[in-house]
This record gives sequence, structure tokens and C-alpha cells, in this order.
Amino acid sequence: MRTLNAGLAGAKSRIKVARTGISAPRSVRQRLAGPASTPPAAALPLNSIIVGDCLDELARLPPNSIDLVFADPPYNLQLEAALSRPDQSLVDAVDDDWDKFASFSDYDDFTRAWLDAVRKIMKPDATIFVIGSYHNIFRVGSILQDQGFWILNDIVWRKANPMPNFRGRRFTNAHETLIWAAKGVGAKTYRFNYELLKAGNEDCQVRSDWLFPICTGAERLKDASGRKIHPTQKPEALLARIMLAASNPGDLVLDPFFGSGTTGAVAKRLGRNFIGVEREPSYASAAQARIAKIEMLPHEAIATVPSKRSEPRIAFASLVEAGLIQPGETLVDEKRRHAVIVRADGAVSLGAIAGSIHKIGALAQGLPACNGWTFWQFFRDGKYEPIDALRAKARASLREAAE
Amino acid sequence: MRTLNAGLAGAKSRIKVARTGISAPRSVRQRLAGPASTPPAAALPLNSIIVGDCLDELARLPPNSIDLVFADPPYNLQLEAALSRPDQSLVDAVDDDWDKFASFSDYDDFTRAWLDAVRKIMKPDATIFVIGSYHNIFRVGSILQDQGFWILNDIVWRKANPMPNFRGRRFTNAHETLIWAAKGVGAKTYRFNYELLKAGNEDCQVRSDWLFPICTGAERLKDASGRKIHPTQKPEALLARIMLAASNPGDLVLDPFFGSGTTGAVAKRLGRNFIGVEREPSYASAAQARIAKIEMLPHEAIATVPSKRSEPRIAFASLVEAGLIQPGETLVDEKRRHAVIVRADGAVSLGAIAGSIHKIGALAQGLPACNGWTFWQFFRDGKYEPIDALRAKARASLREAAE
DNA sequence: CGCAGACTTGAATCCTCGA
DNA sequence: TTCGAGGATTCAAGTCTGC
Repeated sequence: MRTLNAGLAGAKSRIKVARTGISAPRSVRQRLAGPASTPPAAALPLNSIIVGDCLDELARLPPNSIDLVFADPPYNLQLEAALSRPDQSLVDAVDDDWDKFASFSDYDDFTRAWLDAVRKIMKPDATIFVIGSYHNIFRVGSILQDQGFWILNDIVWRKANPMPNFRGRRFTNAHETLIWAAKGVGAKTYRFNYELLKAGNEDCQVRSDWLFPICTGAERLKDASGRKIHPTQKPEALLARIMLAASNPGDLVLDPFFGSGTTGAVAKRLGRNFIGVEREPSYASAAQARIAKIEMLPHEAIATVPSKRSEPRIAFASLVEAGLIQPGETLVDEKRRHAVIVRADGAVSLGAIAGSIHKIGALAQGLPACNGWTFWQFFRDGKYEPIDALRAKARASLREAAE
Repeated sequence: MRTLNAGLAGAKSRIKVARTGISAPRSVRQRLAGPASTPPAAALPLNSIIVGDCLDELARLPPNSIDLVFADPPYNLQLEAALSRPDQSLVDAVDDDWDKFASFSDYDDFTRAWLDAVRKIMKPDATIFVIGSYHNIFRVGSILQDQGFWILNDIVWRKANPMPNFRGRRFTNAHETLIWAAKGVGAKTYRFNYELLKAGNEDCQVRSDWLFPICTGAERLKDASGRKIHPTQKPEALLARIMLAASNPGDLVLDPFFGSGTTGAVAKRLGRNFIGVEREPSYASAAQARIAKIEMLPHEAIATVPSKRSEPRIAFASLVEAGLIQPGETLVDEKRRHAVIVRADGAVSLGAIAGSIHKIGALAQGLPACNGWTFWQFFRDGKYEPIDALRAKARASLREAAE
């Protein structure tokens, strides 16, 4: 492993890393420690850039430690000749050595290797985002599937301001593709902050096509002479959408191709921990300086929206026990077509048949399933109301009791 | 090969096909015949649906005969359980036998086989569009690349009205992906009607993300009881964009997974010839009836926009010979910074240096290249005009002479 | 200082004919 | 097949310059 060229604090540990000075609040740190089977968070070089080859460095990280992976691997562009604009100015192409592969087969080998290494250190409920273009994304997608990852979505980043097609020989290449995948088919508990995204999208669920401008202006890292430091710096808005969607504050985000450090910058701002691996010391150094300047947003700004799924479960029986509803009361549906009697054991009776609020609701309608909480209504103070209102009351007193 | 169930005319030939009664005008038919090395168009079952297995049937078609391929192969959807909406109604999912594959490896074998068969019958300058979702498109893309196809674009069909994600566990799956590929790296002469597309897009080049509604309403084929005939009928607008972009009237379009026949319907309307292969007689029969009702648009509506590249080349010397411009006249650029003298041989002189209008234009500006036709202007009747106006005059008299 | 217009730039598999 | 030359081709943002 190489070390960074300059200006790195905290480089005394065996693994030499760049500490960027962010520290998660104690409460969220504990979440990171996770179950006893995963190594304690202290063993991880949190919020650091590891300068070195991604395969070597990933292998040194403890298994089952990463919550979210964002990977922006080389695209394997195959450019033959220089391209000039209609005004004869030259396009500054990506012709760096790190994007050169001898063949598709070489690229596939490389992809298999880093995906395998990443998979080992992902927690069972972690997910991964990989970004690419048509040059490489089909290779990446196939290999993800072959390795047992379970694709959740492919996502299209529509560029608001793409480079046009100067020769008029193709459609404007105006998007890049992200693949979002869980560690395996069985991983059903992955994080997806559905309500949070929906709340920020005019109460409409977020689609698989995202519109963002490319990274320009003040956000784009430049050297003293005004040249861009990294040819493919990603916009922070893209990474923010990803982290808000698929991680919580305090989670650990890995970026095996750290580059200019957009992942680290956004992670710090959103109160996530990160680990970045970057081969080029000059990129790592620029990223380190960039991240040092970032400040974490106030906790209120990054708090998660509690999802319905994460609310404590309440049994209808407990409402009866708590006296919120009395045995013998009648429940009806909104259209007053069906009526049931509440039993002392928390079941309801439809004629001679008894069962849960859900089962009986389904039976009454002849449907395979029914949400009894929203289907059944009770009568109080001259009006009908869904029994879900009683559940909300029960939850409120639970919260009070916890304080 | 099986034959269609019912109502098919023209089924007397050895290859039993459904003739749909469209006939290209003679002038465009001749284009189809192509060079002597390719079989005459008469040998092809033009504008027919071949009922049978696509691998068997494609192998019987003559090599180098297809201009454009549109393929909508099985998506290999991996649906585990029935999906119901929040109101408990059941989503009518794709669970047909033709979409069942035992493994990715089986799907890959199938994909390699049909792509190989299709590639053999494509003309050297033909292109192919394949549509898919994240379940299969990465397999298809990798195999296209492995077989030597040259990807020109990946294109995103953004659905204006996608099915929402009912469970709130993923992003709304709001797009499908198309891959557009040429037969090989060397195939530089593929058709792409850049000017036509641009003209229909507010004079702005068309991007790789396309917005279309999914196929609903009157366009959606339904049986007597109102059930949709095919689960994945594609919208005609999508096929129209594809054919307008990558084929000319009279071209031959192949669809190896014909389904409900959208490709045939649009081909007929736009004056293209088609061949469809479909395994299910019921789909083929519905498609045949559908296409029979379509009428071809008037020729004016489907005429190609002539591109500048396809105009006959005119040498500047021929303008001098024709007396459109006199030796000794002075040409200047728009900003009057440079001036050259026209020579009798059709070259121009900048001081002591002589050369073509392009070379001298480039030299004057210190640029690697220059379009002399638009750069240089001549003086006539009190005003300056680009010499391109003289070329237009020469072309006009050429056209007159040809009539 | 504001505004208008000129100039710059971005993950790009980006021409075609004839000798 | 290779080579040389004709000549066709760009959109949205951002920055810079001059008035």
C-alpha cells in the first residue's frame, strides 16, 4: 500500500490512511458495531481514504462490515481517434491509463475480482450501486447476476447538459446507467427509505430515471491552472440521492474507486461514515482536501422519516386489553356493507365465524387479503373512524412510556 | 414449421406465410435487390409472418438480406409470487411459458443462438435494436459485444405512465432499455437519418432518452372478452422512432419475436417491408389481422430528408469552369479578416500560397480543418454571400440536366 | 453594478469517398 | 486495404469580456 503524498493526519496506524475528521454521534456509532458476529467498528479505517490497489485493500477489510457500496469503475472506453467539435476545438477525452483494457475478457476478469472482494465485506443486508455506460455496464450487470447479487433496479441518470454528438452519427449519449443490487436473492431487509424519498418528490414515488446536471462550476475540482483534476467527477446530487435512498445516518459507505471523493464529501455532509480506496495519490490527496472542507448538516436535516414498517407492531388484542375498544362493540366497513363484533380475545366475529381483523375483512369482501386497520371503523362521539386511529393512540402512549 | 390457424392468404408456397398485402413502390423495391451478391428480393417472404421457431426459420432466410432488426426477446422475468395491488386486485404479470428459463446460462445460450442466426442474415450495413429490462438486457448486451456487434447507443424508453411499485420497496421501474448496434466495428455506413430526426425534434438532435406512453387504449389488441392479447405489446410510436431513425422506405425490417405485430404494423404504415417470425399461432393470427387493417402513409409523409452528405460532390474548379465565379475574383471570410484570389484552376491564393478553398481556409485561421464552402464569401450586386450559394446553383442545374 | 454576447467545455467507442 | 482529401458537424451551462 502506498501512502498519500502530503498533508495527512492520523497516518501512524499500520494501515496508513487519511483521516478526514468526521465523527458520527455516539448513538449512531453503536448501530455500526452491529451484531457480535461482525467486527467492531473500531477495527475499520472509518472516514479515510486508503491509497492503494482496490483488490489488495478490500481484502484487508473485515467481512460483513459495509452497509452501502458505491462503485464508479473504469468504463473501458474504446476511443480510436481524436474528436473535434464543429469549430475545430479538440474534445478532452478520457485517455488515462487506468481506463485501458486489452479486451472484454480482461475487463471481465477485473470486474469479477473487485465485485468478489466487495461482496465479501458487505453486510448481508447491504446493497451496491455501480455506475457505467454502454461500454461496460452490460459486462458489470451480467457479472453481478452471475455472482449471485440480486438486482433491485437499473437506474438511468439523465444528464441535463450532456455533450452533444458532434458528427451527427448517433443519438446524443445523454445518460449513464446505475445498477442497484442486494447482496443476494434472500436479502429482503436491505435499506430503502421509501417514505423519505417520496416526501421529497412531491409525495410521488421516485422513478428509475433521475435527472441531474453533470458536475460543473464551483463543484468541479480544478488545479491551480484551472484544469479539471479528475476527468469523470460525479455530481454530489447523484450521490446524495443514492445515500438518502439506501443508507441511514451512521451507516458505513464504501467506494472502491474513490477518485475525486464525491462519495466521501456527500457521506460526511449526510452524517454517514465512509471508506474510500484510490490508487492514484494525486486523486486521493485532492479528495482529502475537498472532504476536509465539508461540514455535516445539522441532525434535523438528515433525520430519517420513520417508515410505517419500522413502527412497533400493535396487536388488535392489546387495544382491547388497554380498554381503547370494548368487547362487544361493532365494527363496520366504510360503506357499511359488513359488520363484525369485537371479541374479548382481540378477534372479531362475522356471524358464526371468528378471526383476526384482517382475515375476517378479507373473508367479508371475498378477497385474498385485507388490511383490517384501515378497513374496519368504530363508532365514537357520533361518528365513524378507522380503528387505525386507535393504533396511533396506542403507539403514542408507547412512545411516552419510553421517555 | 406450423401454419397459422386461420384466415391466411398466400399460404400455397412451400414456406407457409401470412401475406399482409403491402407492396412497396417499384422504385424502392429495386433498392432491396441490392448488389448481385445478395439474393433477389423475390426469394424473401416479404411482408409475412412466419409461424415457427425463430432459430429454425431464421436459418432458412438468405444471408445478407436484412436492413434493420428489431428484437423484443423474452425478458426472463424472475417472478416468485403473484403481485397484488394495495386494493388486492391481482397484477396480470408475464408468466407465460415462453418467458421461462432454468438459469442465466440457459438464457445466455438461447440469446447467443438467436443473435448468431440474426447476424448471419443482416446486410453488412444493417443495424439491430434489442429491447429489454434489467432482467435480461445485461446478458443481451454482453453477448452482442462478444459476438462482434458494435454498440452505437444504449437508449432508454422512459415510460410516461409506468406501473407504480406497489410495495414501496424499490424505485418505480419506469423505463426499458434498447441497445442499438451495428453488425461490426467496421460497419461505418449504417443508416441513421440524423436530419430527419432533428427536424422532427425542434431542430435539436435526438437524445438517448425517449419518452413514450406504454401501449394502452385503442392501440392495445384485445380479444372478444376484453383481455389483452399479448402481455408486452410495444407502442407503435417506439417502433416508428426506430424505423424512421435507422431505415429508409423500401428497406426490409426483421422481427424475430413478432408477438402482436407492432413491427409489421409500423413497417407497413411507413412503407418499409417486414418479415416477422412468431412461434405462437394465436399471436401470429392476431398480428396478421391487425396489419391487414393498416394503410401505408402517403409517400410525401414518409419521404427521407436529403442529407448534405448524400448530395453530389461539386468541385470548386467546376464553378470556375462554368463561369459562376471568375478567376481573379477576391473571396473573404465573414469577418473580413482574410482575403484570397480565385485561380483559373479552381484553387485559391493566399499571398504566395495556393491550395483548395478548404486547405487555405484552415491555413488562414490556423485550424486543422475548415469548410471552405461556408467560410469564404464572394461579392456580387453590392453584397457578400458564401460560395456555398454558387454550389447550390450548380447542383440545381445538375438536377435539371438529369430530367 | 448589470447585462449582453462571446467563449469554453463535458465518460465519445462521432465521416466518407475515391484512388 | 490504406491513404489523402473533401467537407460535414453541437447543446446546455458555465465563465469571461466589454460596455
